[in-house]
Amino acid sequence: MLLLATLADGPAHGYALSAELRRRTDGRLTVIEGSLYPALHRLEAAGFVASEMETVDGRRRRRYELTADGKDALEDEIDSWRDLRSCIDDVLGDLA
Amino acid sequence: MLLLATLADGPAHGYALSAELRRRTDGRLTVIEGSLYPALHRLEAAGFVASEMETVDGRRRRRYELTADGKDALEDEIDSWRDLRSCIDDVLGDLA
DNA sequence: TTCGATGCATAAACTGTCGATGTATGAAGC
DNA sequence: GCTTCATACATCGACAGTTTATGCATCGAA
Repeated sequence: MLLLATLADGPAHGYALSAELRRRTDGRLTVIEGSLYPALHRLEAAGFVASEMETVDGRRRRRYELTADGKDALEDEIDSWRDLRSCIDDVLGDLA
Repeated sequence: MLLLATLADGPAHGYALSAELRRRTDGRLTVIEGSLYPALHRLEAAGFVASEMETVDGRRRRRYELTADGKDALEDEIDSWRDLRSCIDDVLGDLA
């Protein structure tokens, strides 16, 4: 969901997504490569993102773009997140 | 965290914890036995809960109680939850 | 007496993260 | 020229945790 949400602002490549996630969370959240790339591959296999290789300044990188299915999936995942968040806060009750 | 939080309201046994979690979330969250009992065992191994067997109406059940360490762990976990929740909401931004 | 609810437990399969490692390029500094 | 750091992708083994399924046992109700 976090990757899809970040891609919702426009296409990006893996390393940039990682940096953007770290930026948006003030460094509190880091998605390391061992999680990042497998996750992107899963998203692509599911048809939620599309990618193509490009070369910029001699460096090869894979540019990912959100698909229409990906937008739908993102909305579903955000709904799920809201539900989970409220479930957990409900359980915590006063403690929250 | 959810188990510890539920136990914060007083001792309970596994099945009752499961029912209480379902109740507090209006049935939106169900912790099935295959997750519940291993989790309780992990909490006990960590010293966050203490248990003893008891027999009520001929049925044996294991009564769990939050320990002092468990209370501390719960506070830590709630802090972590708040941080994670805000991280995710920060990433979602307008989408949230 | 059969069925559903209560109650605990564990094993196998599956999923996903983390840590480590490998490859390769460009830029900056010495 | 050489080293070092940042960029950039990729994959593997180890590890942790959930799910699915199963087993056992008791009680109350139909």
